[in-house]
Amino acid sequence: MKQAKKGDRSGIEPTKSELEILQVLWKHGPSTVRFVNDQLNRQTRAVQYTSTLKLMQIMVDKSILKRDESNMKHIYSASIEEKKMKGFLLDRFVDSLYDGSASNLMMQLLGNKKTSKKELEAIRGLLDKLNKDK
Amino acid sequence: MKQAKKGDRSGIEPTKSELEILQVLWKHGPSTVRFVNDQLNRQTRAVQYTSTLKLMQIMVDKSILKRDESNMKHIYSASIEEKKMKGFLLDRFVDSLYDGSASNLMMQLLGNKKTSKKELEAIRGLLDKLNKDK
DNA sequence: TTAAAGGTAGGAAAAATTTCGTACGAACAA
DNA sequence: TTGTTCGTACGAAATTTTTCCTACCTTTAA
Repeated sequence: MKQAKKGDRSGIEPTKSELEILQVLWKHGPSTVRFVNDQLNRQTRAVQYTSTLKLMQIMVDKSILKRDESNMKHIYSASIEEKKMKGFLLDRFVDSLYDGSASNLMMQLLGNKKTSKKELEAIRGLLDKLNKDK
Repeated sequence: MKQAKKGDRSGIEPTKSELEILQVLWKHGPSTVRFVNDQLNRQTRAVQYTSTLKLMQIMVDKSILKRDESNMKHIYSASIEEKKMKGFLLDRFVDSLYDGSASNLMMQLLGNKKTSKKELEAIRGLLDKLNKDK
């Protein structure tokens, strides 16, 4: 079992597929299954409507999503704030891969082809701004 | 199926449990199953010896690990460099969660309780050093 | 009014991951 | 020698995650 107790539905971390669905909802706001499924097929991968439906129903069950059933077309929305969830995932990522050290992660990031000069400038800007505040 | 072709064992990304094993091997170098299992039980979670064995055998099969069978006690080692693998995982993490933008990730990191002032100084130092080089 | 289109519910199967029991061989101490 | 300890191999079960089939309801166009 993954969670502490059978009934404990809190602190659930999304699976990879669940995260894909969350991304759509975070980006576009409350949506129907049809819309989410279209986005997934467009942006990510081929997937059947009922597969997406089922997954989203499961996510409601796990309290990862909320559902407005007042209309026939149910409207789903993320029940967890984007920032909060991503922060949590980032924490775990840093903890597990970089020994909890953000600067370790940075070093990896800086030695990364994908991190452009422009990105580095932006990061420097962030640090400057932060320094003024503190 | 996750990979492109049946026989394609390259570009495999480790599962969560597999990553735990990799961490031990990266940290301590080539090791026996016994040693890895002990580390996992000490540092991570309770797990049976044969479970760890099985997992590591599977990982050899997937070419994630290499195995020296010249002695009775097989010696396992990571077949992928720590930096390379972590860089890959970081890329995917940034791509999927932060739209590929390292500075987006930084913003999250900076607004994070866990990122201490000391960490921030270290990061600034890294940036300074990098600026001089370029 | 009827057929077609589009919606939900739910079960079950498929796939992927993780765990462990059992068998059996080698090393070693008594 | 003999039994205990420690190793690998292998199959299979348990769990988790993902996918899809079928049933059935509602809406809408003909």
